[in-house]
Amino acid sequence: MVLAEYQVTLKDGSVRSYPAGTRFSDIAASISAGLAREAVAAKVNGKVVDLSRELDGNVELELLTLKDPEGVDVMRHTCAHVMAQAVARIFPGTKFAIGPVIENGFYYDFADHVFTPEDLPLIEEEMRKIIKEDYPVIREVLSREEALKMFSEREDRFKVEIINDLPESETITIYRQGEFADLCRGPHLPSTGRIKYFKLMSIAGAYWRGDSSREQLTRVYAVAFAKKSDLEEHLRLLEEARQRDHRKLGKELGIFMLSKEVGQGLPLWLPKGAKVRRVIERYIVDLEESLGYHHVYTPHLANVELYKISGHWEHYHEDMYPPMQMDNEELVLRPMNCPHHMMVFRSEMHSYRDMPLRIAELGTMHRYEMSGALAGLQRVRSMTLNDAHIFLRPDQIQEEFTRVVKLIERVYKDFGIKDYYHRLSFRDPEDKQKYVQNDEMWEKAQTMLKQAMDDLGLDYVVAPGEAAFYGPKLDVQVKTALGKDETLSTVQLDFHLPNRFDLEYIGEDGKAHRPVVIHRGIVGTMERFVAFLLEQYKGAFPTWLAPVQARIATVAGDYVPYAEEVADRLRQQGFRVEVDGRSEKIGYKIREAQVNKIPYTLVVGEKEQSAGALSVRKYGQGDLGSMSIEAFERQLRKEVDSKALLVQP
RNA sequence: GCCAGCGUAGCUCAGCAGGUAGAGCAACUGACUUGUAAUCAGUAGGUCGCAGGUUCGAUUCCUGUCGCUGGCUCCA
Repeated sequence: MVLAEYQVTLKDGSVRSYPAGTRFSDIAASISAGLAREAVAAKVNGKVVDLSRELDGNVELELLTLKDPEGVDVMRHTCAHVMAQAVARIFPGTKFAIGPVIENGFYYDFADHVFTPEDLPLIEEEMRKIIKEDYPVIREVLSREEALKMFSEREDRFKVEIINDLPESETITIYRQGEFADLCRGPHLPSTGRIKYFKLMSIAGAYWRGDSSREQLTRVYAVAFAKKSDLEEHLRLLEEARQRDHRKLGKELGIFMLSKEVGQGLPLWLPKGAKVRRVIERYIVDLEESLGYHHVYTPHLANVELYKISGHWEHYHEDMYPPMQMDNEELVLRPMNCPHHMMVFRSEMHSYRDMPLRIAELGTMHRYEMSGALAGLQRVRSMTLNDAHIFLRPDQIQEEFTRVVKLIERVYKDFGIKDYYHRLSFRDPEDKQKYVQNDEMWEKAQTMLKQAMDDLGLDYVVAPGEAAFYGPKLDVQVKTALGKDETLSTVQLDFHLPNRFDLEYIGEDGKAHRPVVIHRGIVGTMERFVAFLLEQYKGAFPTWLAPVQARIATVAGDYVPYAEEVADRLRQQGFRVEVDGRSEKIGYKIREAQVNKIPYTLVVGEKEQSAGALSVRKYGQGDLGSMSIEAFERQLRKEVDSKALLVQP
């Protein structure tokens, strides 16, 4: 029998022909000895498969090595199997759930064994043995019955569930390495010996299939890289991230504190943190007022009836503190400000000419967040939102939305925030029941948001299922130091609350019409925003925000009166200045000012006093030499006005 | 809320075969009067998160509880 020949188009564009059934590993060998040695997987018509798979048609072929990110991911996946194999050896009876590749590594979820951190080195050691033993990783196709039989016998309840949930058309495969086999669609390295550098990182709980009503498994997280230097670099970055964690910096710099005496998730803003917050609040309130927002004050408590009208009581009461019965009222701590602002709107008649009407507030709210979700200032139970509700005619939505997005861009620029992305959060088309029922509204609004973003020339990702139940939204996402995604700003369309509160305005036609509401937070909550800034600036707030902008350090006690005189003069111009007149050496004072990340350290001694000057040292830049007080004032003023960022040392 | 780990002076940590605790920094006192990232000496500071239990005896072992950390879930 003559075997068919197939055409294989390689990455460089060259075409070779091979007989049907040729393994991709053989093709690699036919190209070069180096490729035969280094290839870890094959990318066939864009799909990554095992090198052991055979040619069955004309294909485009790319042979992947550990220089390719996709090749590294294959290695990570095999490494997950090796970890499972090691666990099976050390802790017999452990059950296996899933072990996918994630950014920088992989995890595997286990059950029926309680892991402790001491287990990790043992598992690593066994993994090294398995890698050294260099088992070929062999793919086997099983029938559904065979697979069910195999995993039922092993009492692997998770694998059995997975198999039962696979569609009929799915080919069921297992991968075998030595005595260990795991249900897996692959692909994998040719053998375990090809795994390079890895490290088991942590243990965590995780629900089976992400469902909190189901069994909780133990997840072991690991990282894996092709090069030792990549692993080391990754660990170094993690350490650096720990150094810029806002909880650590917040404590060191006296920004905020948390204590169980005050209550979980209830932060106290210390004097330095309060100064930063106040500058931000003034900034945003001034900016908003200049853009036609009207700031109001409303109470932190409300009659529970208000939240029954809004619908929050029905949808959100589990996240609210329970009502307090006083006199004839049931009062709750407000979890959001919207209902109060609806009432502000309703306090008088409105004409179509009044719109858009922008009601804003630095609104303090309390939410009963789950204790396990609390984290420093990033996730708290008491927070103040830079909130606003904009009441609009339907024809004004796109224009006003665009205005809000421009405001966000402006603010981010002022704070030097560059690393963020836009997420358009739409409703889940698979589960429309979760949302306010109004198909036409949803389609129109979602299209409009996209259009506005496109017109602004801004990139975005669409996230189906992330919408609020009452309307689609734009979220501005940033990453925390530890790499978690979180929402900093949000702009939400709401077609629901105006109905609940029966809001109306009188249109051009003299008839009553229902307005649309945009909810928006620009700097978000003060808590999360300052946490983010701490991490972004590594604690070195730019001069316009710094709690202490300049510290005057005297060379000796004799110069304290001069230092105080200069400090007073600067304070009268609104600068935040301290004097360090202690009888310490100047080197000591400077070190302390630098550790405290104070933008300017002003050294004064005999020379400065007699010349009416200052020796200026700047954070991250060192000694700038001597300058007159006037020259320094000009520099400071200019820097504050320009909101310039500090240079990191 | 759930799983796991942790909880020692203001801060960072040592104390890992049960015999009532120690360092550095900070604070305070004194000396030094200082020129661009730590002057020297001394003093004070802890019911070892809290509550039970085991033990002649517990910071150390056990149980519970509170808090923190990692992750999951949640996040109008």
